[in-house]
Amino acid sequence: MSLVLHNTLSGKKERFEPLVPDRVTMYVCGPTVYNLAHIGNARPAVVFDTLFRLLQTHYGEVIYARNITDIDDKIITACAESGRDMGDFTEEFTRKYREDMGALGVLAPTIEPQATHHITEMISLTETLVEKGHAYAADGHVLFAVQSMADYGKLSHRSLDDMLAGARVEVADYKRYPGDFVLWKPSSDEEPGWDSPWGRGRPGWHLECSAMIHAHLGATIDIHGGGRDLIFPHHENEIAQSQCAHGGDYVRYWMHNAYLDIDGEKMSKSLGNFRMVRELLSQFPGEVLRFALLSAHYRSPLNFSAELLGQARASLDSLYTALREVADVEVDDEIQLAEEPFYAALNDDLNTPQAIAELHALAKALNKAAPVDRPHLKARLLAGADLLGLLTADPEDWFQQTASDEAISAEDIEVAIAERQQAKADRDFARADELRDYLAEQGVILEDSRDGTTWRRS
RNA sequence: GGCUGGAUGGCAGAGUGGUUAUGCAGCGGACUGCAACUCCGUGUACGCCGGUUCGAUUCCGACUCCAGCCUCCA
Repeated sequence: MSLVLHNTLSGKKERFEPLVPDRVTMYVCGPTVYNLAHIGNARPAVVFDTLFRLLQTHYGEVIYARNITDIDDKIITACAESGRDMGDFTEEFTRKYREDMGALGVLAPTIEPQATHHITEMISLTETLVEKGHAYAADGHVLFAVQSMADYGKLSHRSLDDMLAGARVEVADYKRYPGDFVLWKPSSDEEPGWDSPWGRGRPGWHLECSAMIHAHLGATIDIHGGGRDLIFPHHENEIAQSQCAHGGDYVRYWMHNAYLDIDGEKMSKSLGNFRMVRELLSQFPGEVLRFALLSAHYRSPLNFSAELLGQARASLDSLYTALREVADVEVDDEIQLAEEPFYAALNDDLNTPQAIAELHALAKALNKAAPVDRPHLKARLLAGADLLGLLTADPEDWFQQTASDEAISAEDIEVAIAERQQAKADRDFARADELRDYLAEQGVILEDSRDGTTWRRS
């Protein structure tokens, strides 16, 4: 089955073919480590993690790089406010980012290059651009001359004239042309910096990704992903740097995820509605957050709300219920991915909502299945869920987990259930109902079956 | 102003030139000591106005509204 991906460059879905057979290179813009990750940061991580999983079913070798930007003016500012050592500061947020993404079921990328480990490559890339006449030094800065590149703007589908028409920022006087952007900038004595041919300074943001991609993945990579907002200027400028320095195509497929809103509004500082992953994880299992993020197509805006999370949890509950009923069934591993509807959905530009719908169809089939059909249906459901990074928990654990410290303990629940069993045996249904109601108040739902009573937290 | 992309049932959210998306919520029923789970049934949604067509939510055009980007924000 062939994979189709939407390419921002053409604005269309295209059949994906890697440059080198059976080997894929993918790079996604990772975090700038000056703060905790918010749920918007998590969207590209989860989306491209899902793509990573899908690519691995197609190709023998998938090299996925996601960078850590650990030198940046936002970091310098935030770190100065905290009065901490910058290395400690960025290391802490790097670690927390990895923890948070891990809780969302995001696999570790193949490579996680850090910007500060690639300063040498950034300087040499800048030198190459100066030598080739695409960049110039001015006033301690080195700037990329966008007019030196014929097709600058091809990713964002803009001409230089279009960009200048809307310019609303004052142009620094060291720029030859208003659209030129910084490759290297000077650092004051208090600011972190590295020695370079243009004096002590630090890299511009766009330069980092170009240099790290070239260092780890080569001059041309297959897929480059990130949020929509990065199309311009970040990715446009990466193209300019890399293409002018190394020639050829920089990236063959550009992919961009849409933003998410919070309760129908843009997530912004002024509204104070930033939702941190870490805070959400204290209230919801990571899988619920992941499910919510995948419940919309990655190129569509997603409205993130309490209601969405409630629906995500309820949907996951229904899938886990189906699995719990077949907990003892051995899976039959003979899966033909190519024939699976969920696989077709994912191969169509990562249509995760459709894939989730197919999971529900499998769960329903499993609920109704004759015993002889269960091993295969269970295997199919798990295979689909695995591609989405879902249904990773033991079903029984899933229903018994709780994030709250005050919640009734599993031991106490078992005691109450045992007492209720006795009451039922004595046909004292009033007492049995009393115990059911008591547990319900504690957020525990009982489910009687032939094999006894199971429970779950609501 | 320029460039993108959107507008689908109570909510979330796929998709399609004429047949059920799916999930959550709701309603009716079966099952159950009562429940829960599950199963069965149930909702004539596709922004507005034109056009093409035997037929458009689905193609074309205008309009209205919304979002993102326009120099470092996922």
